[in-house]
Amino acid sequence: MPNSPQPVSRPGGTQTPYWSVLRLTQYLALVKEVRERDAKWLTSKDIADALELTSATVRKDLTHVDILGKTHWGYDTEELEHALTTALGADQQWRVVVLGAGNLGRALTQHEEFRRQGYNVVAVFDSDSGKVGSKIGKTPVMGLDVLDDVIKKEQVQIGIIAVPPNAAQEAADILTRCGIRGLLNLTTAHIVTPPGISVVHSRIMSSLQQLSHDLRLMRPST
Amino acid sequence: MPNSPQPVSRPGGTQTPYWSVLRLTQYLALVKEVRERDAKWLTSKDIADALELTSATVRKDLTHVDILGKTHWGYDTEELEHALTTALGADQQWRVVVLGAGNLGRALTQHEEFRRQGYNVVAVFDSDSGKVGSKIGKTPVMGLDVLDDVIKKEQVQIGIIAVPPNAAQEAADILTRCGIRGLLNLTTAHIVTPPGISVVHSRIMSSLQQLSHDLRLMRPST
DNA sequence: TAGATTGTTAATCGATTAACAATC
DNA sequence: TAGATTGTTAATCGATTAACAATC
Repeated sequence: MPNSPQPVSRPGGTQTPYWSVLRLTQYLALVKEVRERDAKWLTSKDIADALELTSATVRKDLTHVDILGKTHWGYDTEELEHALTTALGADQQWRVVVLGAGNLGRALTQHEEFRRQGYNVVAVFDSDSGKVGSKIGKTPVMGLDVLDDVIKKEQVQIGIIAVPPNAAQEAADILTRCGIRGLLNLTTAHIVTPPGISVVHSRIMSSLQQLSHDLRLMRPST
Repeated sequence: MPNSPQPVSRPGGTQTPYWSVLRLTQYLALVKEVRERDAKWLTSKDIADALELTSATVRKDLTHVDILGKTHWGYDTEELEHALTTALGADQQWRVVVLGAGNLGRALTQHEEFRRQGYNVVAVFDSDSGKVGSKIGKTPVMGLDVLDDVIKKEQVQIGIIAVPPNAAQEAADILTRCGIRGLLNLTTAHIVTPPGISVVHSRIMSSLQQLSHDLRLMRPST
């Protein structure tokens, strides 16, 4: 669910299935949480019960991660957190640009959680010259004319697309031309990219529509 | 993917598979877009090509929707938009509350797209009494003590969870106690609900981690 | 030790896709 | 008409789960 969760185009080499990667992110959130409560061990069944999965699914997913469980004990939570963090690339700092200084773009730019986890928004870009030059928190809003420079100079690896839907494909084109190979699409639009570019879709509007679809099927009062 | 897309617990009666519903939302976004360009017909192949699917998948998905295609022509775009809108419950107004007046909660509350599509945030709730009484745009921030009243009085159907992860489950519990049966979870935490409650997860942090997972696997310069 | 848990194989399940008769 | 496209069935594919030997 991706909202996404969601469908992703991943470059050829990838072994770990899409669903497994999605669940690894949940395992990481869980292990962080239980470690705050000083839990030292976590079995595949513990994880499965917490996330409404089967223990077989958890164990299979963890074969994609550099961790070995211990009979009778399960997984050492410290090791597990480290292994998951590494597998997800969350053990390094990432530099991110946001395209679109609307409400969503501004919110993500200021979202503390991102920075805490190592995803640093270095700049926001907008085509509205009235916004260019201003700041969102400490992050500058810039014009698209300097996008290429900033990406190259700051070695930005990830682009977040938070523009209106009809501008999404163009935003993706610009970013890929600048050498970005990881895109997070927050718009309802589908975007197409050349091979070797990873795109993850996270569409909140789509999620709301999924919800209203489900609600519609429910009996009015049951 | 969804964020993702993502895994959902749906009440028993539902026929349409999760992935199909997710794709229906994409079809709707697409048909709206092409209708702006005055396209009158859309074949399953047109849709498939635009969204990187096969035409068989599209036709099968559309069997869940009240629409009939026409040999040689495909689907009437006006009818298709109407049928998809109805299937997704997007033909009515929905009332929504947001829990958590942080950056994300504030952004969603102001997100014009939501209101345009019929999802109306009637109030934001926060446990921080410093925020209670203020407004986000035109939407009031209220204390959790009046949540139940507001939900009942305004007949709110959907709750958006935008609190810190460690408060997510509690937020879900409160909302379900108030009679809400559709939850959109924006936190990294997993939340568990009783049967008959529909939960959709849209986890942007998770999507970023999926991206960094993929990027990690790429050759540094290829 | 006995019993619990792992890692992995094989079986099951469900979703995607190919194929095609019916249609216009 | 010929050919393109639908709706649907059957085949394929891939992901989940059950089962179990190995382990401690």
